This record gives sequence, C-alpha cells and structure tokens, in this order.
Amino acid sequence: MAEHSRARSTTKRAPITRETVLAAALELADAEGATALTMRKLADRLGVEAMSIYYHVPNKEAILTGLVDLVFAEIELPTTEHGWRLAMRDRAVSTRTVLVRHRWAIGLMDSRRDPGLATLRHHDAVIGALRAGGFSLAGAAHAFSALDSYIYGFVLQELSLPFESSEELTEVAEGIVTEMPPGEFPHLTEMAVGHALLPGYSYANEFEIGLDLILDSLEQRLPLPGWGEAVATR
Amino acid sequence: MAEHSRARSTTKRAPITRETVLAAALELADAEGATALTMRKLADRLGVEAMSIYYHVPNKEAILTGLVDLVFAEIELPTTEHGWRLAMRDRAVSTRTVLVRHRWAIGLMDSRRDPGLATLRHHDAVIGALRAGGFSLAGAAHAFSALDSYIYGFVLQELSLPFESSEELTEVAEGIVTEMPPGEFPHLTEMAVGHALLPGYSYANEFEIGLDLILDSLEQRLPLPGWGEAVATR
DNA sequence: TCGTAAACCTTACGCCGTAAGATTACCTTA
DNA sequence: TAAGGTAATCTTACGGCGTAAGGTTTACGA
Repeated sequence: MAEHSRARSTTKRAPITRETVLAAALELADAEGATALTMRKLADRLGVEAMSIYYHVPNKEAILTGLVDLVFAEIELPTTEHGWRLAMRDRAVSTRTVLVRHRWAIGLMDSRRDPGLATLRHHDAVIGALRAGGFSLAGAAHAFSALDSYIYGFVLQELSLPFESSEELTEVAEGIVTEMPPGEFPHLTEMAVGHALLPGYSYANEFEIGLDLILDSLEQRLPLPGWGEAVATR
Repeated sequence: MAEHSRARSTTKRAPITRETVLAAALELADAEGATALTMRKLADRLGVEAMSIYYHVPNKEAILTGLVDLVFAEIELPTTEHGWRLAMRDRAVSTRTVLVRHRWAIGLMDSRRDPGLATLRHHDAVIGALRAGGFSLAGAAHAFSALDSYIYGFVLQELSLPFESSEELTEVAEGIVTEMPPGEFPHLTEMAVGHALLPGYSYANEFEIGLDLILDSLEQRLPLPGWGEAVATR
C-alpha cells in the first residue's frame, strides 16, 4: 500500500550514532542558538525523523549533557610547567574563548548531574595545577571557586548584553540614557556618557582586569595558613 | 448559546492589573520554578483565562522584564555611610541572598533590553558608592564588573549544583566518585574525599572568601593611577 | 434604555518533547 | 533462494506551550 516517497533512503546515508547526533547538535546550537536546538530541527539536519534520534540517545537531556562535555573538551587544560598563576590565567582565557564561541553553553555548564570524562579531566587538571603550585586542599578549593565564579559570571554578563558591536552598544546605551528620568541617575549617566560611550570602549577588556585582580589576591594568600602549606607529600 | 458555567464571575473578583499579574508571576516562579511560569498556569492563579492576561501585558517577555525589576528592588541599595568596601560587601551579600530566594531569576537578570527603575536605581547607587569611595570612572567600572561577575557566577554555580542539602551532596558526590575511572583523576578524588565530603563542608561558605579576595585587591588598586584619583570635583 | 468601551473568553495555529507501535533494511542461517 | 531475526527508522498521537484573531460579557454615563 502506497510506497511513500522513499527516494532518499535507497542511496545510503551516513549512519547515525550518538557521536553524529552530538556533532549535529553542536553545529545547530552554534548556528542558530539554544532555542533552535529542538529534536525536530536536529533530525532535519541529520536527514531523519525526530523520533529516530531516540534510538541512539535516551532523551534530550542526554544530548545537552553530551554537548557540555564536548565544550569542556575544547578548553585548554592547565599545565604545571610555568607555575599555577599562568596556568590559571591561560585556562580562564581559554574558558572564556570557548564559552563565547558556544554562546548557548553557559546556561548548561553546571547543573549536569553526571559530568563527562572531559569535564572530569578538566577539573582534575585545575586542582592538580593549584596543588602543584603549593595550595592546600582548602586553598585550592577557594581558588577554584573564586576563579570559576568570576569566569562564568563574566561570560554570563558579556553574552547577555543586548548588543554585539560597539555601534550597537552606542545605540542601546543612548536609548536607555535618553529614556531615563533626566537627572535622577547622575552616576549612571556619567558612567555612560563619560566612559562606556567613549570611542574604543569594549566591555571585553574588563575580563583580564578582573581576572588579574583575583590572581593577585590568590598570590598574596598562598603563603598564609589555610591556603598554602600541607602539600601532602611523603 | 448555553450559558456556560459563569458562577465565578458573578461575584466580584479582585481586578487584574499589571501589578497583580507580576505579583502572581513572582509567587508562581518562587513556588514552582521558572519552567512552571507559563501563561496558562499564571492565568489559573489569577482565576482567569490565559489570553486575558494579554489585556494588561503585551507578552510574556514583558512579564519577565517586570519580574527582574521586582527582584532588583529587593536588593539592599549600597550607601556611602561606612565606606565603599562595606557598601560593596553588603550589597554582594544581599544580592546573593535575593538571587537564592528567587532561584529562577539568575538566568533573567541580564539580557533585559529595557531595565526598570529599580534596576537603574541599583546600578546608579553602586557606581555612586564606588565614586564616593574615591574610584575613578574607569576604576568604578572595573570594580563593578569584577564584583558583579563574581556574584552572578557564584550564584549560578551554587544554584545549579544538583543537590541542596549536605546529605544530597554526599550522595551525588559519592556517586560521581565511585563511577569515575578509578585512579584516573587523583586530584579530583582527593578534593572530594579529603575536603568536600568532610562533615560540615558547605559550598555556600566559599562566597565570602572569594568576595574578600576581590575586595582586598580593589583596596590595593585604589591608590594606583587609573583606579582612584580624578574624582571630577573640578 | 441604550451605546460604548473595558475586561475577559473561545478558538485556533504552529511549535515543543516523547510514548507506543509499525515498518523498513540488512544479515544470518538453512 | 527463502526465511527469520534484529537494528534502524518512521508514523501517529498526546498534552503542553505562546499568542493571533475575533467574539462575549459587564459596568457605566448619557
């Protein structure tokens, strides 16, 4: 009864696997954003019907979890070669670069109940670099928390700014400033007009300034009790 | 025809306004989370059909924008009374408290194109406190960015941890540790077993440690060129 | 009493994730 | 070559989502 239009599947199609699903999902998310990552659009991209994906993957959550691990895999692992400070700095910069490349990822990075191998590898290397630099267990935990909080928070703000180019910044900011009750927010106005709206300003530059702020403090804490010491040798 | 069941609307009902909509949305989000905040459930709570809400509010986005401003209104405004450092510390703690109280808010705080009055008031007061403390325009921008990034990032991580009680932490962490390839992630294992899984550990304690890290560095930068000076008094 | 405008409701559309079951394609064994 | 088994894919359907379009009720001033 009715032979459907089976044209496409007579000639072979690249087989679908968990890996090709994740790769297609990564492409789709990069190209069209997190909200476009639906099972149907993903299936389209794979040349398949939506439900066929469920043969290779239990549900959408599993796809998101897999994506997060792919993203972590792109982040440069810290090494112990040039000291903890440079290792942490490079890792932070790399993390930000990767998260900006995959704008959709920031909201998924945590919250995953079962971290993938790349994720575990990353965390292990971070703690390892800090420990090798002389931080105690507690000190490494403090440093890890402070740095990651800063990195994620910065990217969260950076990516959710409602503009991308500096022309757009000018536009949006001017819109806000002119719609504000005049004179009611003098400091905000001064900051906008006298700083953020100046030619050449880019919020992205703030990243390394704040990063070095934290690294400086960590360096000063390192010799203090509770931060350094107790390198568990022997 | 058929006179429907009009029982409920014959006796008067509290009138629906933009404010009651926002109040109900806040309740709903607090009670059941961000994903439960749908137009139909919100209408239920208001004793009304979903589409009736659109008479008072242009679309769901506007509700989210309104909610963000309500949240900002709950955050303590920094004062200039006891110095910029304490003002920033109190504000950070208050921000975290409020964001934890409204777990759903963190993903909405930025990304709003048109900030509400409470939001503008908050930002203005922060910049004002920093300027009064002696920071230059650029210095205040650096401090603002670093602090907010840290606060948002910390809360983002804290709230997305897949557990709430320390018993749950133990459970989840032990699950991860035991499912890890044994011996492959020694530092991670050591951190879990020798630190995070110890009785009494709570990630929440890390907040103020990292916060003071940043405040310390800011204090040291303040006298430096590019950070302090130039208080535009003419 | 009636016109009118504000407030609210009904219906419908195109999306979403996914449960259940049918169908196809291909390989193995007889 | 035929039959059977299994892996891969498809079809259909359900309940939910935001909201466009247009209809209905209610309250009130003239």
